[in-house]
Amino acid sequence: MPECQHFDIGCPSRQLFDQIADKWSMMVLTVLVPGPMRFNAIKRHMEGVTQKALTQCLRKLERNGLLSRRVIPTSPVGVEYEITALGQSLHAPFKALYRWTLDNLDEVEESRRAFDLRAA
Amino acid sequence: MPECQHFDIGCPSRQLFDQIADKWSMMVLTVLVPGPMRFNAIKRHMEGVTQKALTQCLRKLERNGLLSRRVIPTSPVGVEYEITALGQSLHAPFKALYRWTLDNLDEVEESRRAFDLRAA
DNA sequence: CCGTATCCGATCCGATACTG
DNA sequence: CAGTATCGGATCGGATACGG
Repeated sequence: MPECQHFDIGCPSRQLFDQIADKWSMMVLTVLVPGPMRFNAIKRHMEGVTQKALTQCLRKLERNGLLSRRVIPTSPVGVEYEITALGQSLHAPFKALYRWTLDNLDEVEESRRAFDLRAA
Repeated sequence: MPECQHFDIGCPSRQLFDQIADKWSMMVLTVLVPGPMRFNAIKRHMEGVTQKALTQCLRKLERNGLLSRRVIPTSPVGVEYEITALGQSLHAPFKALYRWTLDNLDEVEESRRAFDLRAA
């Protein structure tokens, strides 16, 4: 990866990173890996997310092509979200990052305590 | 990774992901991989970042233990930032994500165009 | 050179209410 | 069930000014 040692404005990471690398998006994609799921089911898997936040997140992911949305014409209507191949391909990098947070949270928290102590 | 299929509030990723996975943090860490660097040098490598944003980002990274800060007692003072071992360990997952953005930006942009057309 | 302090508009975000 | 609409508070982010 020799490109972009200097991060100029046009760098792809500048246009994508913010969009894909947020907490809710990572959770949604992870939850959808085993199979399609309906709105409220997804919501139940993500403790603390509001309906608004989840809706916005799903829209963004759909727009970026990471998942697809399918309306089931029942009454009341159901909506099923399914991860796309593109979304699947993002899952591996996400898993690595998730793994990192699990492995290093303790050390990070230790650093934070030390830093806050110095500052006080 | 069988843990956390249901993302409860206490999940480590919830406490860390937002902190580490933002655009500026990724750029700073990447820039610092080859070696320590001074404030304005870092700034020059990240087109469009403001002094305030960079300062905040560096503080956060320092607090989380991903880099260290060293004051050089000259006049005027210099400050050198160096990536820590912990920061280095985060670089691999970041690189994977960065690679993904390079490989898939085109497809994402295509999806966005299609989505926006449908919406219009 | 490397910050901190302040102001201020833009934006996010949760809570709430309402609809097909 | 799965949204949309709206509102007010909190937060962000840039611009600017100033200090060690």
